[in-house]
Amino acid sequence: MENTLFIYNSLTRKKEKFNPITPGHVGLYVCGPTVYGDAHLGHARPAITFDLLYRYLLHLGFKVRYVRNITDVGHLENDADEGEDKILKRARIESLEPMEIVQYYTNSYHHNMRQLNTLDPGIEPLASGHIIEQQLFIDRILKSGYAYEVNGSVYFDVKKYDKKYNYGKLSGRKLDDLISNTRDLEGQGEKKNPFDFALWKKATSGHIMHWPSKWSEGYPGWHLECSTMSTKYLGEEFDIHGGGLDLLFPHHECEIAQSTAANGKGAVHYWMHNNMITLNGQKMGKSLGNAVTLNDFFAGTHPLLEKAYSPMTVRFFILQAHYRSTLDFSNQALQASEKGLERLLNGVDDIEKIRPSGKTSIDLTSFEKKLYEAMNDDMNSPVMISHLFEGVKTIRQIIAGKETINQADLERLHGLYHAFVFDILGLQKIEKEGKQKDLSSDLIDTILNIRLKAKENKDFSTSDLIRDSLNKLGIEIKDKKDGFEWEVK
RNA sequence: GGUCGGUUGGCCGAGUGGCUAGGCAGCGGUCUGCAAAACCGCGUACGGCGGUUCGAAUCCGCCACCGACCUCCA
Repeated sequence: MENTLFIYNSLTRKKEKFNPITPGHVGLYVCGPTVYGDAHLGHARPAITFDLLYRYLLHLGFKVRYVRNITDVGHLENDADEGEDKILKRARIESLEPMEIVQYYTNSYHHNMRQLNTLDPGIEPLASGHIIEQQLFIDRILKSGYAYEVNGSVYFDVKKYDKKYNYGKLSGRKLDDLISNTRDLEGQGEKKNPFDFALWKKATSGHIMHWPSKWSEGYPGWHLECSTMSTKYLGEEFDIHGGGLDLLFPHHECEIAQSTAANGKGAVHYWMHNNMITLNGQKMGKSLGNAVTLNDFFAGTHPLLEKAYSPMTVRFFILQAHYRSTLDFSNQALQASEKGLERLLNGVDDIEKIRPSGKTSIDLTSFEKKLYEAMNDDMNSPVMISHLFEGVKTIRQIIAGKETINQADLERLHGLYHAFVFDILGLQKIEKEGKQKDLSSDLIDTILNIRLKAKENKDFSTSDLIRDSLNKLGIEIKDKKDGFEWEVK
């Protein structure tokens, strides 16, 4: 199939036809989590959004190098020279080594992401594992003249950069506006300008996570790891960079500035940003204190949750909205997704029930075209899903004999559903393992309750039949005064 | 305050100058011993006020409200 994938590029604010730098190959970089707490619903959104992209690119036949970082260097809680870093703070609260915190929450993140059936990135680099590369990157920026050293720290000279390049081209900001709007923050003394950002920061005495450098014992700046690691693994120019919309400014703006200062050009061809999950119309965020963790969702252990929601329900819920729209969380919406998902998956199962006939009365070519058109239009998963639902209706009509399909087309239909539902949307059949475990014992209880009823009615032939039948299956029944007990021998 | 975005039926959520998005819930019917499932049918929604147009929810203007970013955040 001809590739006509269009992607909305945050940089140009337009949908653009996707043309990779190297035909057939895609370099994809996505901003991963800072591992200082359990992943919440907000983390699931970019993970699933870019998993969908990854899966779709693979489906289209691209060879994709997918890189997603883990931020394990603690960054300060605010843009002041003072302040504690998040990982350090967490380590202090839990009385653990910073690296124990990092390891614990990295494992937890991986576990949650696998529950959501996201494919693992090909490379998952750690910021702490690329300190030398980050220092070399700073050297290049210093050499080009867009950074300056003060007291062992190195800062990016935004004003100087803006004179030659345009600082703010991604976020649509103008430096003049930034100057007048920058808040007064403590400890900005070292910087030439308040909007300058750190490339290397000298560690204060209480700061445990630090590394030697020619400037000072310190640690890399907040935005540097992504520029450095994307360059290392994907090159000075690569195709797609993704992340949450909240990272657009300043994080991604600074990445562009760093790359441009170091290499004379912005590294990224297509910037993609997923929108936020909202709760009662407000962004769900760790710092806002309204984030519901994924573990809470899967276990149903949060006051806001009426029940537990399976990872697939959460995944489907997210895929039913377009990634650039905000998505409002509510129990009602989750439950609608849960039922919708069941309906869709039942529909896929029902394909097996179809008996082919000699002729095909439905338009499979048009169906297939609609699916690809929706995905090619900036990954419009909700529209694609709506077509799949329409298709389920058609499947039922074939089973009911109102439409017909021949053997070859049945295989095609089967193939389309498997490709789009399982390979591209990444949905899985709902695991009923937990239910099944309890099912057999519940079944025996049910049968024995029927036997009790029969005994009450003095229908002893039925009650004996039940007892003898169960005995044959190795189940011993012990009648009690007020009921029964049973045991598997 | 600056920049950007949004406001769609009971809920969620697409879309877009004229042609049924879809899901969930609801209502009526078929089926059924009852129920469930399945199937058929139903709602005529696009924040307000103007304007452009043969025709606007869709384009333009104004207003209202909500949100995001401007500080770490997915």
